[in-house]
Parts: sequence; C-alpha cells; structure tokens
Amino acid sequence: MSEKIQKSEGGREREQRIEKLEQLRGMGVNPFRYSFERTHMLGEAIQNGGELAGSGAEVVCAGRIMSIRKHGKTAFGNIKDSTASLQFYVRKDGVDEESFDLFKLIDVGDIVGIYGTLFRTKTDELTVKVTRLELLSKAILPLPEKWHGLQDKEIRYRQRYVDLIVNDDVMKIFRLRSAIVETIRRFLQEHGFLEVETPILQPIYGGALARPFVTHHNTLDIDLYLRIADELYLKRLIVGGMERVFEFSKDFRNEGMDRSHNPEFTMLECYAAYWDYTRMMEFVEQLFARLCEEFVGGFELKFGEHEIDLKPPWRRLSFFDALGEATDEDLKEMDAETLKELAKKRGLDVDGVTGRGGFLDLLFSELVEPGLIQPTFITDYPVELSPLAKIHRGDASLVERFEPYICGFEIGNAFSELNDPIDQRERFEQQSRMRAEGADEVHPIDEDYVRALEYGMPPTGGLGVGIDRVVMLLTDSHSIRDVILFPQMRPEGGREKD
RNA sequence: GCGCCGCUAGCUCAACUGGCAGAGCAACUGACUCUUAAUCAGUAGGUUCAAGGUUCGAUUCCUUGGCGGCGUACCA
Repeated sequence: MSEKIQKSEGGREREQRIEKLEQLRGMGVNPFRYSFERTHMLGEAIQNGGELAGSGAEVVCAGRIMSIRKHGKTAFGNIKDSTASLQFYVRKDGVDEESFDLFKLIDVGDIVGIYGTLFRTKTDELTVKVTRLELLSKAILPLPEKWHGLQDKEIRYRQRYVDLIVNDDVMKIFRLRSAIVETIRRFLQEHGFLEVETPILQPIYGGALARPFVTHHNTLDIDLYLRIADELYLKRLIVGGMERVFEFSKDFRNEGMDRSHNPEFTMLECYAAYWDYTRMMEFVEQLFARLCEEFVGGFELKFGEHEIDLKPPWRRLSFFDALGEATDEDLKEMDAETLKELAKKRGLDVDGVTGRGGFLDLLFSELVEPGLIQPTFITDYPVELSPLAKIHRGDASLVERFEPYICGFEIGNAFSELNDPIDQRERFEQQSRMRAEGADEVHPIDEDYVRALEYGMPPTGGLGVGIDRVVMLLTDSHSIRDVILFPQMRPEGGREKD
C-alpha cells in the first residue's frame, strides 16, 4: 500500500533523483549540507551589480535552481533566493573539475551555493559566472512545469510550499500581508496602544455570536472553547487600567467556509479608554489612510471591477436610514411580525429566522450590504443585535455601534462599549432567553466579566477589524484562501469511515 | 447542507456520437563553450480519483462515494 503512495508521488523522476543521491554520496558529496555562508543576497548582488560586475570581486550566493539551459560544456540557469532571481553561467573551463562533475547531477529544484563573479552577457543580462558550485540540499520531487506553473488550486492550497516556490505573486501577497500587519501594529503603538496576549483556550466563549470549537483539558477535566473573540478579556484589561490595548487574535468559529470565511482567521481588536464610537470612526479612517499611504499610493483602490475611494471622511449612514433607502419604508417602529411580512414580500427566505433582530439582520444583509461598495460606516444598530454595545445617547432602542463596509465586505465592528454592569447583566439574560427560544448562537453569561464591570470600566471605544479581509482588499484577492497561507481543507484522501 | 462543473503522465492540457489514451514542458540518452519557453536527434513515462453497473468494448454512459472549484445557505 505504501508502495502505491510512493509511486504516485513524483513517479519515475523521483526514483531517478534518489539514485542521484547515491551517486553523489559515492563522489563524497553530502547532498544535505549543514550550513553555508553567503556574502550577498541575490537582491543585493543585483542592486550592486554595476560595481560588482566591473570589479571582479567574488560573490557567494545560495538559493534554489529554477531553470537550467545546458549547451554541452557550458550552461546557463537561474537561481532564486528570498530576495531575487539571478542568472548564472557555468562553463567547463571556468569551474573546478569537482564542481563541473557535480553540476551534471544537479536538477531544477535543487538548493545550491555558488561562488563566482558578476558580469554582463552580450544581451546585457547581469549574470554570475560560477567558479565553484556546492550542493546544499537535493530536491527529489520535480517542480511543476516552468511555463504554466502550478495552476491546480487544490495543490496550491494543500502544498503551499510548492505554490510559494513557483508563483512569485503568491509570495508577494504574503510578504504584503506581513507588512500590512506590521504597519497596523506600528500605527497602534504610535497611538499609545499596548500589545497584549489573552487566552485562546477559554472556559466561557464570548465577544461574538458564533458556534465555538470545543476541546478538553485532561488535568482539569473541563471542556474549554477556542476563542471566537478576545473582546471580553481586552475589556477586563481596560478595567485593570491599561487604557489602550490591542491584540492580533487568531479566532476560531465553527461555521461554514466560503470565499470570505475560514474556520480560523485573524482579528485585530483594540480598545481605548475615554473614546466613544465617533472617535473610533475617525481612528479607522486614519488607520486606512496610513494603509493607503503605504500600500496603495493614494486613496484610489481597485478591487475587481470596483474603483474604491478610501479618502476620508467616509460616508456615515445609520442602520435604519440604510434600510429606509433600500426599502422606501421606515422599519424602525416595525415589530417582528411586520418585518417578517416585509422580508417575505421581498422574496427573502425567512426559515429559521427569529425575533425582531433576526429579521432586521436578514433584511440588512440581503438588501443593504451588497450595495455598500464605497467605504461606509453603518451606524446605530438596533439594541437586539448588539449585547455588548452601549445604549445610544439619543435613542434607547439603538446602540452606539458602527461597522465599516468596503466592497460589500463587513471589515470591522466597533462600539461605545457597554460599561454599565446592571445593563450588561440584563443583556446577557436577554440572550439566555433567546437561547431558550432556539437561537443557538448567543452569549452564555460570563459572570466574571460582569463582575469586572462592577469594579468600574471607564467609557471605552472598541474596534474589531478582520485582518484577512483587509489583506484581501489591499491585494485585490477575491478569496480568503489566497491570503491565508494554509487554509482549512478536507483531509487528503477522504475521511476515515467508522 | 444544497446545486452546477471538474478530477487523464511529475506539471499544463487534448482525446468528436462508446472503438488501440496523446501533445507540450519536465525526465532519460546523445550532439552543442553567451543561452534565456535554448536548439537538434532519439528514449521512456498511465490503476484515466475509487468502487460497482450497462456494453462485444467505458477516460467517455449510469449509480454510489472521495476531493476540489464556483454559486447558494449558514456565519449579527
């Protein structure tokens, strides 16, 4: 059986390369070396190519062989490291005998070290003229085809390492992702936010409405939940006096998967004492202005066929005004039954939807969300949908909350945080009643969190940002799987059947 | 979860209405000391996702299953 697996992976070429390993060892070459000292990254060599090419100075580089063009006693090829790709040139009378013999056994995909000098070919291409070659790691599986590369999405996601080797634009997206996160981190630190780490294993899940993953701690013999959000912990830190905190949080939600949802994803949450949601809206605009400056070079962003203008101020539109625009009706005073009729009249599927909040949410996501292409803050949500947000200062049926939308994506969520412990307890209890009525994704009551509020939390503005979606926007990626290195997949070869 | 589409050599893809499973790249052998999708000559490479069915004959048609893509639902 295992023979079958081995055969199916790489086929005959893998066998041939394994034979080469033995030949190499016979020549006294260790095909898997321990280390190698470089003098130049390929990017540096290229950047300083002007001086280096004239000087005859030695460069020592390392990387993966990406192509080889042999012509008898000479050969050209390309070598790639994390900074660049560079052409190399090997000729029989230019290298020592050992290196030339070794080169005969080198394949595309192998990782080598090269010593040489830079020169320009007659087509003016900067090239390393190799004087010595050393094998650092042999590759026994062949790389995908050089011209079409790796197309198969399944292999690209499952074997991301191959995708990264051959698809430079994929590498670029993940470098960009790192830079985006770093820019956001720096921006927050510049504004006095402290980066913290809070539990991923939580005894009570909260801070969002979603089904959790459950695991078990053997010593304590208790079930623990992988966090669906870190909100309640960060606000405990506000109570503790940290005043401005943030965390890049891997969150886990046991829900469906699609173009914009992966079971584990990255959320930025940040909280600022003495801010309210209006101040937080400005902060979001400033943050995106910084991201635009660094990664867009202006405020105009292209996403698919959309041209987005991220220049602040963004449009502010209240939840009920947005619904009013979409329906030509005033939904604010409607009860659950009337909203249900309205949804039906609009041809929406109301199966499984309960409560006034449920119907409002349905109507909003069907009729309003898809149209929110230009950056828009949807503000002032109905209280039913927001158990952790503070009652609106001007209207007790609303909360002070906003969600920024871009390209129809909800990219964040923010409120003036509810800091009245009595109100918070009532909202939790209201959630419990909804659970009893059949809603399965509601907050369990977190007594310790309420106790923390009873010690007094300053007025606080809080914000959550979906980092994966921000990266999608800034890289014009249309699937979350293109911005997550190892997206969740079904097990290869199917599930074991019991 | 549901619907549609796909799965053929290491990779990218062909194969008409059911009739000997093919090409390019990669590999292997040989020629070639400035090539860059190197070139030229030759060789080899397949459980056509799996199991079952229909048929003289299945990559092709049918059933079930697996995996993937897209859409849809769920995910405030």
